[in-house]
Amino acid sequence: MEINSTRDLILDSAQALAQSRGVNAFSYADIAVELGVKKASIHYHFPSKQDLEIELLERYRSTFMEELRRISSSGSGNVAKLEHYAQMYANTLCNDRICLGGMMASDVGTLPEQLIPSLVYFFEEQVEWLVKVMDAGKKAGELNFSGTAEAQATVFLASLQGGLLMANAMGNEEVFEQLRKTVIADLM
Amino acid sequence: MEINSTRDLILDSAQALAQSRGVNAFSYADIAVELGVKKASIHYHFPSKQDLEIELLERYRSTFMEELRRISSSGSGNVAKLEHYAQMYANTLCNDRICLGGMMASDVGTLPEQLIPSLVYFFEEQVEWLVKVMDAGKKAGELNFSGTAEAQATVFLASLQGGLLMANAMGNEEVFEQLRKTVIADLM
DNA sequence: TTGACAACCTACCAGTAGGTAAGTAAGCTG
DNA sequence: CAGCTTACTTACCTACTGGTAGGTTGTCAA
Repeated sequence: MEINSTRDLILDSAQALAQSRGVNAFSYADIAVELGVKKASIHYHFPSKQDLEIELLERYRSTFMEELRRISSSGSGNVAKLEHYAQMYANTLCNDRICLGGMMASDVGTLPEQLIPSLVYFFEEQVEWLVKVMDAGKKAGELNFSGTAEAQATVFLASLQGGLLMANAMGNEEVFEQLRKTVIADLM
Repeated sequence: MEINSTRDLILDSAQALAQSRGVNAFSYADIAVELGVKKASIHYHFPSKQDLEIELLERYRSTFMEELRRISSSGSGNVAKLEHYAQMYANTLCNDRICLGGMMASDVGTLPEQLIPSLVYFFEEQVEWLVKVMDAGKKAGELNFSGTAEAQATVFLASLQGGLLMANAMGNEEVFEQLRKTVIADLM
């Protein structure tokens, strides 16, 4: 189990393609060319594209949650935690990528059924994490918002997802930077 | 030039497919089967798929703006205008569709270059319209927000786009309903 | 040393993608 | 009614899709 096993390299390549072009706009051949292996090798690791898609999301989801746990236990303030969270989204933009969750959400009509619960869970986990931070922030007097934390968390997440989409389409990262600042300022 | 010309029917069918499955997940064959014509007939009206995609967005954009002008001249209050605007997005959900602009934004990496200016313009027009309503609403004392109207308009639009994506993926329209209420309440 | 297995490969397959060439039937126009 | 145009058809093409069968190579434990 080397650190850069072909299996992981396939997932890395597929993820980059999925985040930049979309799940239905890359093929096994694309990955094969990029890694310098044959298509059949990819089928060896991931018999069907559905298998690849499912594992892609699972890995993304667990990596993402790992990072969120790291933020949670960082000891920084709740505003800083939200800023860190938003920064994670911003980081995808410089590679002309958007969030894999958001991309899969847009392609949901063509994805394998077994994948959908994972996708729903992905968004639920995000909201859940944001709710905790927002509730804590409000209690600590760092944040100030009306309505429930869940409603605000959903809006916060949707803003970032939509903001990524728009900024990427417009080829203008500044759009996302402005949105990022606004959406956090609005919670204070 | 009949009202239901084949040309328009092709655009209708393509739009439905593009909004529900994505631009890269439908083919000329899909449209041909749905309309009961042959693939070559579609190539007659739209020689290449790029032609179809470009016209699809242009039609969507102009239809959308027409509706916005109707809202503008409706004489209703600025809060009601925002509610009407958000309702337009909600309406797509019951057909398992999302905004064509949002869908194309997610597929931007695979779209013809000539289409991208139109897509950028689509978002700019939306923001521009929202800015007008928000500025007017603030002046009239109906709305209350900090920061510039442009920043708030961008967040508003991004929220709706991201909200559509999430609600559609989660198969839960209630997610969007909640978001819709929250995002407007936050502006008051 | 041998057998088993992992990780690749070559060589293929059927189906579908977007696209084209050439033909036809109907309607308009001079 | 001849000639042109519009809207469609049949029949085809090449490239590529995801996927499979079976062979080769290297490693490693018994």
